[in-house]
Amino acid sequence: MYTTLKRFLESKADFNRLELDEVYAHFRVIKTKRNEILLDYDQVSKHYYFVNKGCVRLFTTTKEGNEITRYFAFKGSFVTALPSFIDQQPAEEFLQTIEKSELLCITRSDFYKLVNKLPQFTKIYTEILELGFIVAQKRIYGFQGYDALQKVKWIIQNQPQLLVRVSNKMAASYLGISPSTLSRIKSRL
Amino acid sequence: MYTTLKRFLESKADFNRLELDEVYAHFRVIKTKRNEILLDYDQVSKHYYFVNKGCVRLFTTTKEGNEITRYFAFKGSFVTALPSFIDQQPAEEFLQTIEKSELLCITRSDFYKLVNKLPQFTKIYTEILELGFIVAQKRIYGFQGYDALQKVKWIIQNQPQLLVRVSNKMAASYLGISPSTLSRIKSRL
DNA sequence: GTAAAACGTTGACATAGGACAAGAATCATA
DNA sequence: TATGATTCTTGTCCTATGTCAACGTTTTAC
Repeated sequence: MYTTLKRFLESKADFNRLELDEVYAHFRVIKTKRNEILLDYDQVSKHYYFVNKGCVRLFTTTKEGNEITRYFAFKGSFVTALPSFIDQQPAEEFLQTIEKSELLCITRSDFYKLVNKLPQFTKIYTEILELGFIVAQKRIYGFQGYDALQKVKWIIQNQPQLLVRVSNKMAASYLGISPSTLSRIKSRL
Repeated sequence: MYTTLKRFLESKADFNRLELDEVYAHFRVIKTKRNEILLDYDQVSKHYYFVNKGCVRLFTTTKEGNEITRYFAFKGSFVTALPSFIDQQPAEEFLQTIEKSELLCITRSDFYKLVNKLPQFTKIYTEILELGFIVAQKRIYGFQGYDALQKVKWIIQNQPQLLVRVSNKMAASYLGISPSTLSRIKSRL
Protein backbone atom coordinates (compact mmCIF):
# COMPACT_ATOMS: atom_id res chain seq x y z
CA MET A 1 0.00 0.00 0.00
CA TYR A 2 2.73 2.46 0.93
CA THR A 3 5.48 1.14 -1.33
CA THR A 4 5.25 3.94 -3.86
CA LEU A 5 5.01 6.62 -1.19
CA LYS A 6 7.94 5.05 0.66
CA ARG A 7 10.03 5.17 -2.48
CA PHE A 8 9.08 8.79 -2.97
CA LEU A 9 9.88 9.82 0.59
CA GLU A 10 13.18 7.98 0.76
CA SER A 11 14.29 9.47 -2.52
CA LYS A 12 13.94 12.92 -0.96
CA ALA A 13 15.22 12.56 2.59
CA ASP A 14 16.32 10.03 5.21
CA PHE A 15 13.54 8.70 7.38
CA ASN A 16 13.84 6.04 10.06
CA ARG A 17 11.23 3.37 10.57
CA LEU A 18 9.31 5.29 13.23
CA GLU A 19 9.20 8.46 11.22
CA LEU A 20 7.93 6.65 8.18
CA ASP A 21 5.19 5.08 10.26
CA GLU A 22 4.26 8.46 11.62
CA VAL A 23 4.00 9.83 8.10
CA TYR A 24 1.91 6.89 6.88
CA ALA A 25 -0.43 7.21 9.83
CA HIS A 26 -1.69 10.51 8.49
CA PHE A 27 -2.56 9.15 5.07
CA ARG A 28 -5.86 7.49 4.35
CA VAL A 29 -6.47 5.35 1.30
CA ILE A 30 -9.11 6.38 -1.18
CA LYS A 31 -10.28 4.24 -4.03
CA THR A 32 -12.11 6.02 -6.79
CA LYS A 33 -13.91 5.27 -9.98
CA ARG A 34 -13.18 6.97 -13.24
CA ASN A 35 -14.16 10.63 -13.53
CA GLU A 36 -14.69 11.29 -9.87
CA ILE A 37 -14.49 14.90 -8.74
CA LEU A 38 -12.15 15.27 -5.76
CA LEU A 39 -12.40 19.04 -5.55
CA ASP A 40 -14.97 21.38 -7.01
CA TYR A 41 -14.45 24.84 -8.46
CA ASP A 42 -15.85 26.70 -5.46
CA GLN A 43 -14.36 24.50 -2.79
CA VAL A 44 -11.34 25.21 -0.68
CA SER A 45 -8.56 22.68 -1.03
CA LYS A 46 -8.16 20.76 2.25
CA HIS A 47 -6.30 17.67 1.10
CA TYR A 48 -3.08 16.69 -0.53
CA TYR A 49 -3.22 13.54 -2.65
CA PHE A 50 -0.51 11.08 -3.51
CA VAL A 51 -1.30 8.97 -6.57
CA ASN A 52 -0.75 5.30 -5.88
CA LYS A 53 -2.46 4.12 -9.01
CA GLY A 54 -4.40 5.80 -11.77
CA CYS A 55 -4.34 9.45 -12.69
CA VAL A 56 -5.63 12.74 -11.32
CA ARG A 57 -6.27 15.72 -13.52
CA LEU A 58 -6.20 19.37 -12.46
CA PHE A 59 -8.30 21.56 -14.72
CA THR A 60 -10.51 24.59 -14.92
CA THR A 61 -13.12 25.94 -17.30
CA THR A 62 -13.45 29.18 -19.22
CA LYS A 63 -16.56 31.32 -19.06
CA GLU A 64 -17.62 29.74 -22.34
CA GLY A 65 -17.42 26.33 -20.70
CA ASN A 66 -14.26 25.01 -22.34
CA GLU A 67 -12.00 22.91 -20.18
CA ILE A 68 -8.39 23.87 -19.71
CA THR A 69 -6.17 21.17 -18.23
CA ARG A 70 -3.29 22.34 -16.07
CA TYR A 71 -1.68 19.17 -14.84
CA PHE A 72 -1.88 15.41 -14.92
CA ALA A 73 -0.63 13.57 -11.84
CA PHE A 74 0.34 9.99 -12.56
CA LYS A 75 1.50 7.27 -10.18
CA GLY A 76 4.04 8.54 -7.69
CA SER A 77 3.09 12.22 -7.78
CA PHE A 78 1.61 14.51 -5.20
CA VAL A 79 -1.24 16.69 -6.37
CA THR A 80 -3.67 19.25 -5.03
CA ALA A 81 -5.02 22.64 -6.02
CA LEU A 82 -1.96 24.24 -4.50
CA PRO A 83 -2.87 27.94 -4.55
CA SER A 84 -6.08 27.15 -2.72
CA PHE A 85 -4.33 24.70 -0.42
CA ILE A 86 -1.87 27.44 0.51
CA ASP A 87 -4.11 30.45 0.90
CA GLN A 88 -7.43 28.69 1.61
CA GLN A 89 -9.36 30.62 -1.00
CA PRO A 90 -11.82 28.86 -3.32
CA ALA A 91 -9.84 26.79 -5.77
CA GLU A 92 -11.25 28.04 -9.07
CA GLU A 93 -10.10 24.73 -10.45
CA PHE A 94 -11.16 21.10 -10.34
CA LEU A 95 -9.44 17.93 -9.25
CA GLN A 96 -10.71 14.83 -10.97
CA THR A 97 -9.63 11.24 -11.37
CA ILE A 98 -9.60 10.30 -15.03
CA GLU A 99 -9.08 6.62 -14.36
CA LYS A 100 -10.05 4.19 -11.64
CA SER A 101 -7.52 5.28 -9.06
CA GLU A 102 -6.04 4.60 -5.68
CA LEU A 103 -4.98 7.65 -3.75
CA LEU A 104 -3.31 8.37 -0.44
CA CYS A 105 -4.91 11.39 1.10
CA ILE A 106 -3.64 13.66 3.86
CA THR A 107 -5.52 16.59 5.33
CA ARG A 108 -4.02 20.04 5.16
CA SER A 109 -3.68 20.32 8.92
CA ASP A 110 -1.96 16.96 9.19
CA PHE A 111 0.26 17.91 6.30
CA TYR A 112 1.41 21.08 8.02
CA LYS A 113 1.80 19.18 11.29
CA LEU A 114 4.28 16.93 9.54
CA VAL A 115 5.96 19.92 7.89
CA ASN A 116 6.45 21.52 11.28
CA LYS A 117 7.40 18.39 13.14
CA LEU A 118 9.74 16.52 10.83
CA PRO A 119 12.58 18.48 9.24
CA GLN A 120 12.71 15.89 6.47
CA PHE A 121 9.11 16.65 5.67
CA THR A 122 9.84 20.38 5.66
CA LYS A 123 12.51 19.64 3.14
CA ILE A 124 10.09 17.60 1.07
CA TYR A 125 7.55 20.38 1.06
CA THR A 126 10.20 22.85 -0.04
CA GLU A 127 11.17 20.48 -2.82
CA ILE A 128 7.58 20.00 -3.86
CA LEU A 129 7.25 23.76 -4.13
CA GLU A 130 10.54 24.18 -5.94
CA LEU A 131 9.83 21.36 -8.32
CA GLY A 132 6.25 22.43 -8.86
CA PHE A 133 7.51 25.84 -9.69
CA ILE A 134 10.14 24.59 -12.09
CA VAL A 135 7.85 22.14 -13.82
CA ALA A 136 5.05 24.65 -14.21
CA GLN A 137 7.47 27.23 -15.56
CA LYS A 138 9.09 24.86 -17.98
CA ARG A 139 5.79 23.57 -19.22
CA ILE A 140 4.03 26.84 -19.66
CA TYR A 141 6.91 29.03 -20.69
CA GLY A 142 8.08 26.22 -22.89
CA PHE A 143 4.91 26.70 -24.88
CA GLN A 144 5.27 30.46 -25.25
CA GLY A 145 5.80 31.29 -28.88
CA TYR A 146 5.23 27.70 -29.96
CA ASP A 147 2.72 26.88 -32.64
CA ALA A 148 0.50 23.81 -32.38
CA LEU A 149 2.97 21.48 -34.07
CA GLN A 150 5.85 22.55 -31.85
CA LYS A 151 3.72 22.01 -28.76
CA VAL A 152 2.87 18.48 -29.81
CA LYS A 153 6.52 17.71 -30.54
CA TRP A 154 7.47 19.17 -27.17
CA ILE A 155 5.02 16.96 -25.35
CA ILE A 156 6.20 13.90 -27.24
CA GLN A 157 9.74 14.72 -26.16
CA ASN A 158 8.99 15.63 -22.57
CA GLN A 159 5.95 13.60 -21.54
CA PRO A 160 5.79 10.80 -24.08
CA GLN A 161 3.30 8.79 -22.04
CA LEU A 162 0.80 11.61 -22.01
CA LEU A 163 -0.59 11.38 -25.52
CA VAL A 164 -1.25 7.65 -25.20
CA ARG A 165 -2.58 7.78 -21.66
CA VAL A 166 -5.17 10.55 -21.80
CA SER A 167 -7.95 11.31 -24.23
CA ASN A 168 -7.42 13.43 -27.29
CA LYS A 169 -9.72 16.07 -25.87
CA MET A 170 -7.85 16.31 -22.56
CA ALA A 171 -4.46 16.35 -24.20
CA ALA A 172 -5.64 19.14 -26.48
CA SER A 173 -6.94 21.14 -23.53
CA TYR A 174 -3.56 20.64 -21.86
CA LEU A 175 -1.73 21.92 -24.91
CA GLY A 176 -4.06 24.84 -25.39
CA ILE A 177 -5.17 23.81 -28.87
CA SER A 178 -8.47 22.50 -30.18
CA PRO A 179 -9.15 18.76 -30.39
CA SER A 180 -9.48 19.07 -34.16
CA THR A 181 -6.06 20.63 -34.49
CA LEU A 182 -4.47 17.98 -32.29
CA SER A 183 -6.17 15.25 -34.26
CA ARG A 184 -4.96 16.69 -37.56
CA ILE A 185 -1.41 17.07 -36.29
CA LYS A 186 -1.26 13.53 -34.95
CA SER A 187 -2.41 12.15 -38.29
CA ARG A 188 0.45 13.99 -39.96
CA LEU A 189 3.24 12.66 -37.73
CA MET B 1 19.31 51.81 2.23
CA TYR B 2 17.58 48.87 3.89
CA THR B 3 14.23 50.50 4.57
CA THR B 4 12.37 48.70 1.80
CA LEU B 5 13.98 45.37 2.64
CA LYS B 6 13.24 45.89 6.33
CA ARG B 7 9.60 46.52 5.54
CA PHE B 8 9.52 43.39 3.41
CA LEU B 9 11.13 41.18 6.05
CA GLU B 10 9.04 42.47 8.92
CA SER B 11 5.86 41.94 6.95
CA LYS B 12 6.73 38.25 6.69
CA ALA B 13 8.19 37.32 10.07
CA ASP B 14 9.41 38.74 13.37
CA PHE B 15 13.08 39.64 13.45
CA ASN B 16 14.95 41.25 16.29
CA ARG B 17 17.57 43.91 15.78
CA LEU B 18 20.49 41.51 15.71
CA GLU B 19 18.85 39.17 13.28
CA LEU B 20 18.00 42.00 10.93
CA ASP B 21 21.61 43.16 11.05
CA GLU B 22 22.76 39.66 10.28
CA VAL B 23 20.47 39.52 7.27
CA TYR B 24 21.56 42.94 6.02
CA ALA B 25 25.21 41.98 6.37
CA HIS B 26 24.85 39.47 3.58
CA PHE B 27 23.39 41.93 1.10
CA ARG B 28 25.57 44.13 -1.03
CA VAL B 29 24.27 47.20 -2.83
CA ILE B 30 24.48 47.32 -6.60
CA LYS B 31 23.72 50.39 -8.64
CA THR B 32 23.03 49.80 -12.27
CA LYS B 33 22.36 51.74 -15.41
CA ARG B 34 19.44 51.09 -17.68
CA ASN B 35 19.54 47.87 -19.68
CA GLU B 36 22.27 46.17 -17.74
CA ILE B 37 22.42 42.40 -17.98
CA LEU B 38 22.60 40.81 -14.52
CA LEU B 39 22.47 37.23 -15.74
CA ASP B 40 23.13 35.81 -19.18
CA TYR B 41 21.37 32.95 -20.91
CA ASP B 42 24.16 30.43 -20.38
CA GLN B 43 25.08 31.46 -16.88
CA VAL B 44 24.14 29.75 -13.68
CA SER B 45 22.14 31.91 -11.28
CA LYS B 46 24.25 32.60 -8.18
CA HIS B 47 22.48 35.65 -6.75
CA TYR B 48 19.14 36.68 -5.45
CA TYR B 49 18.25 40.33 -5.98
CA PHE B 50 15.97 42.60 -4.02
CA VAL B 51 14.79 45.63 -5.95
CA ASN B 52 15.29 48.81 -3.95
CA LYS B 53 14.66 51.11 -6.84
CA GLY B 54 14.07 50.65 -10.55
CA CYS B 55 12.96 47.50 -12.29
CA VAL B 56 14.43 44.14 -13.25
CA ARG B 57 13.09 42.10 -16.11
CA LEU B 58 13.28 38.33 -16.50
CA PHE B 59 13.10 37.25 -20.11
CA THR B 60 14.24 34.75 -22.66
CA THR B 61 14.45 34.55 -26.43
CA THR B 62 13.03 32.14 -28.97
CA LYS B 63 15.18 30.44 -31.57
CA GLU B 64 14.02 33.09 -34.02
CA GLY B 65 15.37 35.76 -31.70
CA ASN B 66 12.11 37.13 -30.34
CA GLU B 67 12.10 38.16 -26.72
CA ILE B 68 9.60 36.66 -24.31
CA THR B 69 9.25 38.45 -20.99
CA ARG B 70 8.39 36.32 -17.98
CA TYR B 71 8.39 38.70 -15.08
CA PHE B 72 8.94 42.29 -14.08
CA ALA B 73 10.27 42.90 -10.56
CA PHE B 74 9.52 46.37 -9.29
CA LYS B 75 10.55 48.04 -6.03
CA GLY B 76 10.16 45.72 -3.05
CA SER B 77 10.35 42.42 -4.90
CA PHE B 78 12.86 39.64 -4.85
CA VAL B 79 13.94 38.32 -8.21
CA THR B 80 16.32 35.78 -9.70
CA ALA B 81 16.24 33.08 -12.34
CA LEU B 82 14.76 30.71 -9.81
CA PRO B 83 14.96 27.36 -11.61
CA SER B 84 18.65 27.91 -12.23
CA PHE B 85 19.15 29.26 -8.72
CA ILE B 86 17.59 26.10 -7.35
CA ASP B 87 19.14 23.42 -9.49
CA GLN B 88 22.30 25.26 -10.63
CA GLN B 89 21.78 24.52 -14.28
CA PRO B 90 22.30 27.21 -16.95
CA ALA B 91 19.47 29.68 -16.66
CA GLU B 92 18.18 29.73 -20.24
CA GLU B 93 16.84 33.13 -19.38
CA PHE B 94 18.13 36.64 -18.86
CA LEU B 95 17.96 39.07 -15.98
CA GLN B 96 18.16 42.68 -17.01
CA THR B 97 17.53 46.06 -15.43
CA ILE B 98 15.21 48.08 -17.60
CA GLU B 99 15.71 51.28 -15.64
CA LYS B 100 18.54 52.81 -13.65
CA SER B 101 18.21 50.65 -10.57
CA GLU B 102 19.44 50.06 -7.08
CA LEU B 103 19.54 46.43 -6.03
CA LEU B 104 20.40 44.51 -2.90
CA CYS B 105 22.24 41.37 -3.86
CA ILE B 106 22.83 38.20 -1.85
CA THR B 107 24.82 35.22 -3.03
CA ARG B 108 23.19 31.84 -3.25
CA SER B 109 25.39 30.35 -0.54
CA ASP B 110 24.70 33.21 1.85
CA PHE B 111 21.03 32.95 1.04
CA TYR B 112 20.93 29.29 1.96
CA LYS B 113 23.03 30.00 5.04
CA LEU B 114 20.31 32.35 6.21
CA VAL B 115 17.60 29.87 5.26
CA ASN B 116 19.29 27.21 7.39
CA LYS B 117 20.22 29.46 10.27
CA LEU B 118 17.16 31.66 10.81
CA PRO B 119 13.76 29.96 10.99
CA GLN B 120 12.16 33.26 9.99
CA PHE B 121 14.20 33.25 6.85
CA THR B 122 13.20 29.66 6.13
CA LYS B 123 9.64 30.82 6.40
CA ILE B 124 10.32 33.71 4.06
CA TYR B 125 11.85 31.41 1.50
CA THR B 126 8.85 29.11 1.70
CA GLU B 127 6.60 32.10 1.23
CA ILE B 128 8.63 33.34 -1.71
CA LEU B 129 8.21 29.93 -3.31
CA GLU B 130 4.53 29.71 -2.49
CA LEU B 131 3.84 33.20 -3.70
CA GLY B 132 6.01 32.82 -6.76
CA PHE B 133 4.10 29.70 -7.57
CA ILE B 134 0.72 31.30 -7.09
CA VAL B 135 1.58 34.45 -9.01
CA ALA B 136 3.10 32.55 -11.90
CA GLN B 137 0.11 30.22 -12.05
CA LYS B 138 -2.41 33.01 -11.90
CA ARG B 139 -0.59 35.02 -14.50
CA ILE B 140 0.05 32.30 -16.99
CA TYR B 141 -3.05 30.20 -16.52
CA GLY B 142 -5.01 33.40 -16.39
CA PHE B 143 -4.02 33.95 -19.98
CA GLN B 144 -4.99 30.48 -21.19
CA GLY B 145 -7.86 30.79 -23.58
CA TYR B 146 -7.72 34.55 -23.57
CA ASP B 147 -7.53 36.46 -26.80
CA ALA B 148 -5.34 39.53 -27.13
CA LEU B 149 -8.00 41.97 -25.95
CA GLN B 150 -8.80 39.92 -22.85
CA LYS B 151 -5.12 39.72 -21.97
CA VAL B 152 -4.75 43.47 -22.13
CA LYS B 153 -7.83 43.99 -20.00
CA TRP B 154 -6.52 41.43 -17.52
CA ILE B 155 -3.24 43.24 -17.19
CA ILE B 156 -4.97 46.59 -16.74
CA GLN B 157 -7.00 45.04 -13.94
CA ASN B 158 -4.20 43.15 -12.26
CA GLN B 159 -1.01 45.10 -12.90
CA PRO B 160 -2.22 48.55 -13.87
CA GLN B 161 1.20 50.12 -13.48
CA LEU B 162 2.74 47.76 -15.96
CA LEU B 163 1.50 49.25 -19.21
CA VAL B 164 2.63 52.73 -18.24
CA ARG B 165 5.93 51.67 -16.72
CA VAL B 166 7.43 49.44 -19.42
CA SER B 167 7.79 49.85 -23.15
CA ASN B 168 5.11 48.72 -25.55
CA LYS B 169 7.45 46.10 -26.92
CA MET B 170 8.25 44.60 -23.53
CA ALA B 171 4.62 44.64 -22.42
CA ALA B 172 3.67 42.87 -25.64
CA SER B 173 6.34 40.23 -25.10
CA TYR B 174 4.98 39.75 -21.57
CA LEU B 175 1.45 39.26 -22.87
CA GLY B 176 2.53 36.97 -25.66
CA ILE B 177 1.19 39.16 -28.43
CA SER B 178 2.94 41.20 -31.09
CA PRO B 179 3.76 44.88 -30.49
CA SER B 180 1.52 45.82 -33.41
CA THR B 181 -1.44 44.02 -31.89
CA LEU B 182 -0.89 45.61 -28.50
CA SER B 183 -0.58 49.00 -30.12
CA ARG B 184 -3.83 48.54 -32.03
CA ILE B 185 -5.67 47.36 -28.95
CA LYS B 186 -4.49 50.26 -26.82
CA SER B 187 -5.67 52.72 -29.45
CA ARG B 188 -9.11 51.15 -29.25
CA LEU B 189 -9.57 51.39 -25.48
C1' DG C 1 -27.06 -6.08 -24.72
C1' DT C 2 -28.87 -2.09 -26.56
C1' DA C 3 -29.76 2.86 -26.84
C1' DA C 4 -27.89 7.16 -26.01
C1' DA C 5 -24.23 10.00 -25.28
C1' DA C 6 -19.58 11.39 -25.86
C1' DC C 7 -15.54 11.31 -28.54
C1' DG C 8 -12.46 11.26 -32.72
C1' DT C 9 -11.68 12.46 -37.40
C1' DT C 10 -12.03 15.15 -41.36
C1' DG C 11 -13.84 18.76 -44.49
C1' DA C 12 -15.29 23.61 -45.49
C1' DC C 13 -15.12 28.05 -43.92
C1' DA C 14 -14.06 32.31 -41.14
C1' DT C 15 -10.99 35.18 -38.62
C1' DA C 16 -7.64 36.77 -35.12
C1' DG C 17 -3.54 38.15 -35.18
C1' DG C 18 1.28 37.67 -37.04
C1' DA C 19 4.64 39.41 -40.63
C1' DC C 20 6.27 43.01 -43.12
C1' DA C 21 6.82 47.73 -44.35
C1' DA C 22 6.97 52.77 -44.11
C1' DG C 23 6.55 57.04 -41.91
C1' DA C 24 6.41 59.46 -37.40
C1' DA C 25 8.08 59.85 -32.91
C1' DT C 26 11.13 59.04 -29.36
C1' DC C 27 15.51 57.92 -27.40
C1' DA C 28 20.64 57.45 -27.10
C1' DT C 29 25.30 58.92 -28.02
C1' DA C 30 28.81 61.81 -29.15
C1' DT D 1 22.22 69.72 -29.96
C1' DA D 2 22.46 66.81 -33.85
C1' DT D 3 22.19 62.30 -35.93
C1' DG D 4 21.65 57.71 -36.01
C1' DA D 5 19.13 54.01 -33.87
C1' DT D 6 15.26 52.22 -31.90
C1' DT D 7 10.39 52.16 -31.06
C1' DC D 8 5.54 53.16 -32.07
C1' DT D 9 1.76 53.24 -35.11
C1' DT D 10 -0.96 51.85 -38.80
C1' DG D 11 -1.75 49.86 -43.37
C1' DT D 12 -1.95 45.57 -46.33
C1' DC D 13 -1.69 40.87 -46.70
C1' DC D 14 -1.60 35.98 -45.30
C1' DT D 15 -1.68 31.90 -42.60
C1' DA D 16 -2.52 29.02 -38.63
C1' DT D 17 -5.97 27.51 -36.18
C1' DG D 18 -10.61 27.88 -34.30
C1' DT D 19 -15.62 26.86 -35.29
C1' DC D 20 -19.12 24.16 -37.07
C1' DA D 21 -20.94 20.16 -39.07
C1' DA D 22 -21.24 15.32 -40.57
C1' DC D 23 -20.26 10.78 -39.79
C1' DG D 24 -18.13 6.77 -37.80
C1' DT D 25 -16.46 4.81 -33.49
C1' DT D 26 -16.14 4.15 -28.70
C1' DT D 27 -17.89 4.51 -24.16
C1' DT D 28 -21.50 4.72 -20.73
C1' DA D 29 -25.60 3.50 -18.38
C1' DC D 30 -29.65 1.12 -17.70
